[in-house]
Amino acid sequence: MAPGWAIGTREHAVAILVQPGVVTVDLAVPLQVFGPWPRYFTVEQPDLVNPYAVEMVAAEPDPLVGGALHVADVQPLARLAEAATIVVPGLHAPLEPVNNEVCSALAEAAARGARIVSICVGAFVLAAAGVLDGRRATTHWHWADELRRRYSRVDVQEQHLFIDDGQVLTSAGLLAGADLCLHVIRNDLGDRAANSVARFLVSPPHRDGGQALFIHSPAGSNGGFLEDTRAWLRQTLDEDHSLRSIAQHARISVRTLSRRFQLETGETVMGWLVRERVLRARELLENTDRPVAVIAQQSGFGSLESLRTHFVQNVGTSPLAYRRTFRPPPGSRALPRNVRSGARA
DNA sequence: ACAGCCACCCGCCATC
DNA sequence: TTGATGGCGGGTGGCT
Repeated sequence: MAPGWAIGTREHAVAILVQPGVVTVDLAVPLQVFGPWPRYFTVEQPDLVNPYAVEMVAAEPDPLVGGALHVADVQPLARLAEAATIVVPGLHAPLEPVNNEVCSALAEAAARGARIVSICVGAFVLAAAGVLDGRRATTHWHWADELRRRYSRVDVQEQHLFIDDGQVLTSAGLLAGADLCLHVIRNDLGDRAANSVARFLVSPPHRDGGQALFIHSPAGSNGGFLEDTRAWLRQTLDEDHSLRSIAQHARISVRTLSRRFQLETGETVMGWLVRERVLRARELLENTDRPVAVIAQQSGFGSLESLRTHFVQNVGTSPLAYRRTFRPPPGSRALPRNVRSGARA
């Protein structure tokens, strides 16, 4: 069965939860990304219709955002029950007790299968509602230890920019929320749509390295000691790579490679490589008509089976199903088929 | 679907 | 003394 948040209808209801003391950028980012798209937003796919219908939802009628902003036109909390996706921005005082009504509404939404997305310290709200119990989650690095201390049932992994745990997605500090929102669009609407939106946000479609970069590196540092090695790997994704050959390229031992790679990216070497290969396969599936077997080879997977396995793990669907969704036949409009027809993905 | 093999990951420890 | 490096080996998971 398709998950409850699958893009299945023209209108995919997104509710953004506004609470007193909400962090303005955490609120602004999802409003900009999911809200009405200016015509130039999707210049590469002019026929792509924004399937998201966004509204702000609050427990209080007129929640104050901060000293300078005041949010109007908010809907009552009960609207969360209608939302396919709920976005929870962070609050300036994340350790304050969370409104009980908000907790109950979020718990109910999670139970009925709504997709729930938190930005920055919005993870504290999800944790208070029990939504993160038994799940992997991230939050702003400054608050990660506190989240871990308060909610022992949450597997806090602050080295990541965002974590997609299926139904529940969490992002690291502030602007990492943009990375997560773009990731959601990529999953819902495909690579081209996400890249198109990213280009007009003047944001990289995919930032390399996790929050680890910002925790461990001094401000202004580059992408790390192994940046050249990662660039080389990206250029040679279709070739065979082993830890030994990569370590030789970086002129360090295998052990040091593993350690430094983890430190710089928050990922294991081969985990990173597989993710990059899946990204390449997605691009090729969307933008070419090459057979999947050829794409498997060109993205560096040893076999069709290997591509399939990793593709399903990373994207949640098979390569062929992905192509059917995001590469409509020539002559048809560029809107993903499942969005047009109302069929569940 | 299953089994054997092997590469990878990571904790531990010695060395520089 | 501290931090970075690299070797070793057990456990695990992916590939064939």
